[in-house]
Amino acid sequence: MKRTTIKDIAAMASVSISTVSRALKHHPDISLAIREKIQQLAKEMNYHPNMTAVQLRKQKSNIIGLIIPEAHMFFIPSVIKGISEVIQKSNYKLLVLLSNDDIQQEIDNVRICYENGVDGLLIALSNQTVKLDHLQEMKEEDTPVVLFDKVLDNNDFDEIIINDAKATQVCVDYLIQTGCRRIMGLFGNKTLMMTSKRLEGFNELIESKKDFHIATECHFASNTFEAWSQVDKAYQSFKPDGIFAMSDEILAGVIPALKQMKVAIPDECSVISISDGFLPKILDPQVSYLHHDGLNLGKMAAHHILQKLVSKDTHIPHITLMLSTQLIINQSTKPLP
Amino acid sequence: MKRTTIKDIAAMASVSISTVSRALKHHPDISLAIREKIQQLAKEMNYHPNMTAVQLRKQKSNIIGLIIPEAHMFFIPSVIKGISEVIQKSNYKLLVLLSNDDIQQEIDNVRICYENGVDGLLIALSNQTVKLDHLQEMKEEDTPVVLFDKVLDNNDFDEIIINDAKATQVCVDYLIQTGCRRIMGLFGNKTLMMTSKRLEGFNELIESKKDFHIATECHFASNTFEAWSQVDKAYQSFKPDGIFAMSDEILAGVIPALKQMKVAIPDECSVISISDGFLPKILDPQVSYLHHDGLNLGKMAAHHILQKLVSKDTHIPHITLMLSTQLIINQSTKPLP
DNA sequence: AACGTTTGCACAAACGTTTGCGGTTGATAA
DNA sequence: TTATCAACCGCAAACGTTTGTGCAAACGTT
Repeated sequence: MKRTTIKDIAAMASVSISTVSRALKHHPDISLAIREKIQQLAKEMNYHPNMTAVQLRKQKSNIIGLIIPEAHMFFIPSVIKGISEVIQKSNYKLLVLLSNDDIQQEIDNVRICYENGVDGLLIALSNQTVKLDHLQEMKEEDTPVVLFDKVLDNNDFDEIIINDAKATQVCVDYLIQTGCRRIMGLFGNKTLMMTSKRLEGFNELIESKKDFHIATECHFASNTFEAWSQVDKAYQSFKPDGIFAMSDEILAGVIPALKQMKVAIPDECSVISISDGFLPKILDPQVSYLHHDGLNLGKMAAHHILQKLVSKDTHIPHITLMLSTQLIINQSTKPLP
Repeated sequence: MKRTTIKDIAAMASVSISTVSRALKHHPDISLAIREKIQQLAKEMNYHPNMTAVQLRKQKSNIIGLIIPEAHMFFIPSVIKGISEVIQKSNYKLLVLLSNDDIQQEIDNVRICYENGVDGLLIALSNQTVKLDHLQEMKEEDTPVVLFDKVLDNNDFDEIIINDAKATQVCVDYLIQTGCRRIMGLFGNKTLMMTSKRLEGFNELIESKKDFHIATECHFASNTFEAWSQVDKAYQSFKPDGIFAMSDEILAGVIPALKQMKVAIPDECSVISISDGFLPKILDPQVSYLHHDGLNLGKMAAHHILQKLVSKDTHIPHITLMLSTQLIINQSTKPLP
């Protein structure tokens, strides 16, 4: 069965299609009588607009592109939820593309968004991405682009992130304050800017606290199980008394590793993490963490892009929005002296 | 800057737009000379097709709608990954809508998919959904619809699921075989068909094993922390020696609850779960589970809908695809005698 | 009664493609 | 020479909307 179009209604009501179009959106040019008749008819005939045609005519899709490097269980779901929540409320739709941490796929995805006429683009970069040429095209057409979570330094796009260095320092500082002197930093994929920022923060803090003579060792793991084995190895040589996990994915490897080796947490080794907040609650013991709120980040990113969508004041210089965070202390660390 | 269209190229090359259109897709009607010239020109002018126009003209969007009840960290990410993987490879795109377990939002989402001319629809139902009238419209236009994970009984849509009753029985049977005689069943949201199927399976098995005189108690929890407190309560009265958790989300509450009460696993109480497989590995002790593979489910669902998309043999009666599963034994249960 | 002003609707172009058909070449065969 | 036939390309309609403009009738004003 073919869908009914505005044209069918027009024929049925013996009016022109323009009249139907206007009547359906309560245009005052059309008499009340006809307006109601057409509305009625539209219902009866089960009419629903063809958005593709509307898009073409209006040159606007009400679609936001969302490109993420991967769909895994940490952080991303919260972000998607946050984004989706505000996007859907605002009558926009989400075209979701995964780039699988592959630069070529990311480029392709941007192209797909472009070709499908998205009104805006939200993107978390792949860990292979080192420049943003593929986003210029969007920019040149004044399609708002907002980077979130996984970003790059020195670009001229808006970005929503946290202060990575500071977040790390808050965590590590807490370890130091509670007596840790042999601290292991466990980070994510080396190629991520997020990783280097957090690593920098780590080193900076250690440097500033050199009076405490902290011994450190930093490692990188690109997934939970790599983190797990890194902890295993570190425990056979370095023997940390405190571990900083840069993310949930890392944390998920740290705790099981320690438990398997029967290391007492926090007595023999404290653990602290940057986290979305769920995992720390279900691990044993519950983990202290700096709360990096994915839901909120998603909402912020969405709000921001919607705002850019309405205020087409083309050239406000780009803005970097730093989300606030909060330190939550649980049993995986000792109390402050 | 305006995007270059086929028309611009036509003007530039002094040919008609139809020639450009054909040249760009290597149509043999166009001489090689012109074809190459136009391809070249298209590159130089940075031409990219306007998919909206193509959609309108071809009456095909290459978009698959994906509607899910919620974006949380369990199961869904794997499914999305699986779906996305095969969808993207096949040159389709994913319009993702969340219904937040709200029937009205689900209906709205289906409408959005319809209006945007998706070529197919993948949907996991909200827990409020009790009938599928809102999907009929799609069906009547021969738009393939595939239900997955969260489905309904007695419908005439294709569905990709696991054998819930059987899966449950495998788990519970293992508990019984390893000596458990006081078994607590902890299930998800009562309104889900998945829940009732698993509950049925549970009861059926217990009934069939009545010679063993198994004491049981079943509870329902709609999230991790409800599950947690259910276990707390149960342990003050029923005192199970085996717990079956119907999902990762439930399991995430069970283990911490037991650990907090210092219950020895599996000595005092065994734990088994239906799971996607990640969580059981990072909990302490590692949990035995029936592997319900989200990634695979996603792939299957996507493959199936793509296949329906090509073979437009309209009326094959609907099919229910049961995914295979596998029991993985870890330390949260005792070994078989 | 002549004029301007609303009111209410239809016409047609436009958005960027695809595609059936028809027409113009030049070459080949009869 | 004429008929035949590829080879090659353009015309125009179509997909379903939105929207600027035009036009007729009805109304109100002197």
